[in-house]
Amino acid sequence: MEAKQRNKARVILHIDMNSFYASVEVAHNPTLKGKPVAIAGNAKERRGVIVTCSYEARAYGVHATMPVWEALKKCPNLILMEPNFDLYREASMNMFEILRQYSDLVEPVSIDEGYLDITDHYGEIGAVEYAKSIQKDILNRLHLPSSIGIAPNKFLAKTASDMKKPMGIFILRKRDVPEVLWHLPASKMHGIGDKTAEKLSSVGVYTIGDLANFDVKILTQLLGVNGTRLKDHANGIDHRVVDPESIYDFKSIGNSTTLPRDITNQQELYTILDRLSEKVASRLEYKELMATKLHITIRYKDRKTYNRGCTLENPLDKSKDISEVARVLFQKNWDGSAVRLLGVTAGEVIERSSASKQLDLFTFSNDEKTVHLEEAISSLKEKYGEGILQKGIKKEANLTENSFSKDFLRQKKE
DNA sequence: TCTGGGGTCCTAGGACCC
DNA sequence: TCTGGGGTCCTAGGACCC
Repeated sequence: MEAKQRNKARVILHIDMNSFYASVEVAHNPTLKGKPVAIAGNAKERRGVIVTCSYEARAYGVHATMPVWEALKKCPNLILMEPNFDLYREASMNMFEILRQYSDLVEPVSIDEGYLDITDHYGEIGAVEYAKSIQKDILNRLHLPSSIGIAPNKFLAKTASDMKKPMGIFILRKRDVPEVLWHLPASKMHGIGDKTAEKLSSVGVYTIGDLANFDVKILTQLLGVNGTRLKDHANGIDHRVVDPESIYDFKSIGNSTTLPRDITNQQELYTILDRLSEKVASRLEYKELMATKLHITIRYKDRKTYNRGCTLENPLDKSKDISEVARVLFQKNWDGSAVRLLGVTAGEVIERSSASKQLDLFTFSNDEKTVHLEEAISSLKEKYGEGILQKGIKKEANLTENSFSKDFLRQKKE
């Protein structure tokens, strides 16, 4: 272990696209270049907020999450655009395609940022030159600016990419952490939001340096497992690997919308739930997934927000089925007052191929079920071995709810 | 003018089983 | 006899990020 670490320290890059949506719009329409551009959801409606904006707009004091009316007050000649996600997704795919030419270990984090492990790739020219050529390549081929952080781990790389924007490259070594990070307020650290910063200041931790040197027991009492993690990060320690597969494990798919006005009419609300369910269903369909849980979100006029959900008997992906469950959940939980936002989320999604296996088991008669179960079980045994059978079954065919299958398994075990 | 929409991870408490 | 402890699943909700 020790020898291995001495051999070669990891070199991780974090690539962060600068004001991505706005930059893509400018790349797509060069006449926008040099102008204050902002992307706003519901740009024309009363609750529109700025999603992102160009650096020219930022110069006027416009920033993300600012209400549109306020942005227009600060910058009357602001060019407002509705988001064009198809365009952004395409640019994102092209960007990650370029990254993959520089390393096979690419982990997309969101539409506009990702990690690269270049340990085995930068070779003779060195990590910095390697990063520079990536940055140039993206700019030349896609006309999109980016910032890159270079570090021995993900946390430091992410922190570094934030240090120089736009078109920056910043190296953050572990040994630089005390000098570069420790004087900063703890709230500047990735992973520390308002609530955590408040908790930390209640025990006298104000800077990243305070955190780095604070008693880990007290931190754990205060923040749970996150306490150790944050303290490690403050000391420049982070062992997470760059995982190219992580984008494939989807956990949930949801759709929500703030209503153009507060609505109390049940029929209208149902119509909106149906529309949201349709969108969720079509995204499930596209990704060949099915939901095993369903949640709805209700936000009232006073902004109080409730999530209510249930575990589904059988996985669902059809719009009609989803909206049926959504309506039931809504009816069970709505207090009858004016609603500001509605959401529908498919949770614990599984691949359709494994879901159909499961459905098959339940649609046959009992005799046939036995045969199918036996088939399923023998293939699972092959895959997982005898000892892990029960777990394997759960994971693969999700049979836990069915007492018949439990009894069956018990018999099988004897 | 009043504050979007898409996610992930963690925790806590109750139900249930052995 | 009058009460333990461990484990898992489920739901709700908080915190955080982009």
